[in-house]
Amino acid sequence: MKKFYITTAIDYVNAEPHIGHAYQKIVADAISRWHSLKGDKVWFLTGTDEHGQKIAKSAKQANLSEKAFVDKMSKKFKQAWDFLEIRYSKFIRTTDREHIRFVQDFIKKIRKEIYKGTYEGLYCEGCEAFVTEKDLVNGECPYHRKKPEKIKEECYFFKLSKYQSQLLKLYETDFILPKEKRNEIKNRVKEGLKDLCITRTNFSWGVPFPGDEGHIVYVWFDALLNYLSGANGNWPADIHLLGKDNAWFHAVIWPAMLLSAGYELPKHIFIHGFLSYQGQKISKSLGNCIYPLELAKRYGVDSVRFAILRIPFNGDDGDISPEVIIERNNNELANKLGNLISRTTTLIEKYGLEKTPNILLKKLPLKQIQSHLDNYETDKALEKIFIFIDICNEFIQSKKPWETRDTKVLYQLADSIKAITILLSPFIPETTEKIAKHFQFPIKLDEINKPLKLTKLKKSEILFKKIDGTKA
RNA sequence: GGCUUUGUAGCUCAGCGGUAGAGCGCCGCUCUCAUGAGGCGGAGGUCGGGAGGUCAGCACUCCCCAAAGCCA
Repeated sequence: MKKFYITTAIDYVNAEPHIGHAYQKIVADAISRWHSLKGDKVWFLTGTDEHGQKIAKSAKQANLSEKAFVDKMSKKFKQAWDFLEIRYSKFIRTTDREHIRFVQDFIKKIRKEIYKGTYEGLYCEGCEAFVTEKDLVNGECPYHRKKPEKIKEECYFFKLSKYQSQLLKLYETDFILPKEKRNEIKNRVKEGLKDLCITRTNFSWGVPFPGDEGHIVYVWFDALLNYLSGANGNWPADIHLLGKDNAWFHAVIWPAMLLSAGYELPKHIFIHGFLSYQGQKISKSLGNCIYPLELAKRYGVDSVRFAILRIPFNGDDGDISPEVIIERNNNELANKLGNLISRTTTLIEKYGLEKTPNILLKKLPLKQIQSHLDNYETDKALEKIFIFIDICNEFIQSKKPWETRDTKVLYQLADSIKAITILLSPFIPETTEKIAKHFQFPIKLDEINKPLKLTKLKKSEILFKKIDGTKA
């Protein structure tokens, strides 16, 4: 059995989960479900990143202890993902005891490549990262509209610089996806790498540095290790999904850490764009967050998932809006798929069905769809599936089974609906489960090639309600 | 200033050497098994601009313009 280990970014819990967080989780979930469908042994890791100065401050503002604050926030993320049917294998928290111990053990392991020094520079709390003068606009961090702090302190450095040539070699492979992103990283690494300061001393909410407990491990160093500490024996990861703001940490620092400790490298990292909402950037600091729970409650989990998975998943930014969700829901889920099932089941209830070779199914480009899914192209896979749904609607239209009462035609439609349902199950798990139950087939990939065993069928309930866009 | 990416129908995007494609929207026709769904047909683009090589370019080369990102 092939294994497939996929991770998402773990989200920083100093604000509520917004639709941008959900974007990546939904894609990860669909990919993960696809691999399960294929029969792979899947390990899907997601979770929350809970240490650092910013969290400590947010906790203080909320008048809570750090622990109480992160417990509360982490729960919100978990609940949101549960509601969205994100079927993760493990939800990791960087405050988990096992994770903390892992981080400390990891540091001990690479201790020979860590040395004590002095750091002098600017630190942006918003980024939880050191910045240079050149990053600033009017003396402020352009992302957080804040003046970075001047810092001069003793800290521990990781010998990142040592890994330059190994990293450059790595970038010649398809480690970084999509490939358009490779040059950016490559050029930056070519310019030289500085050793990385991996501890801080001006706050205490984090993992104590083993052997010098006054130092706290840098949040990023801590957070990246979740992929290992939560791997449950599945390392190396097949794919890390991450937003473009995290590219540097995953493309440079993370593999260097792994090389240092002698671990295998992940097979790929996939850098995706941001999801905007109605053309507007979503940002905690701009206060225009769209909460996935609200969207899903309003429009339905499957409809939201579907609309998001219809967005091209590549390095570019995507956009979502109620209009897009409604359009996709009404046009594709309700009018095309829902209606096809509705008209087919009604006819079968009336006239029955008779087993026959499914010629219609030959028009389903299964190989192409599989290859799209293997390459994280959820949008293209969906497009191909929906072209086939159109073909089914054309088929029923031209064969006119309501006149001919041709039960073989009806069988082919039912059997094709089985294939469609199985292929759509990673995308819209809730509804496909209902369909499978109604038609009585198991959701497994190889069922596509097994003829549907069914002799009678009742009219199906309405699977996708239309959403009135004028009220949205 | 350097590097990368993007610019194709109203919108979202596909095509990437042989004289423009899809979905949605819009207009018309049609059916009734079906969620006023479906089916058929139509209007709509000098493929950001210019130049160059090619028998032939939206696709290749160069320059310019615009947008996004990375770096200095």
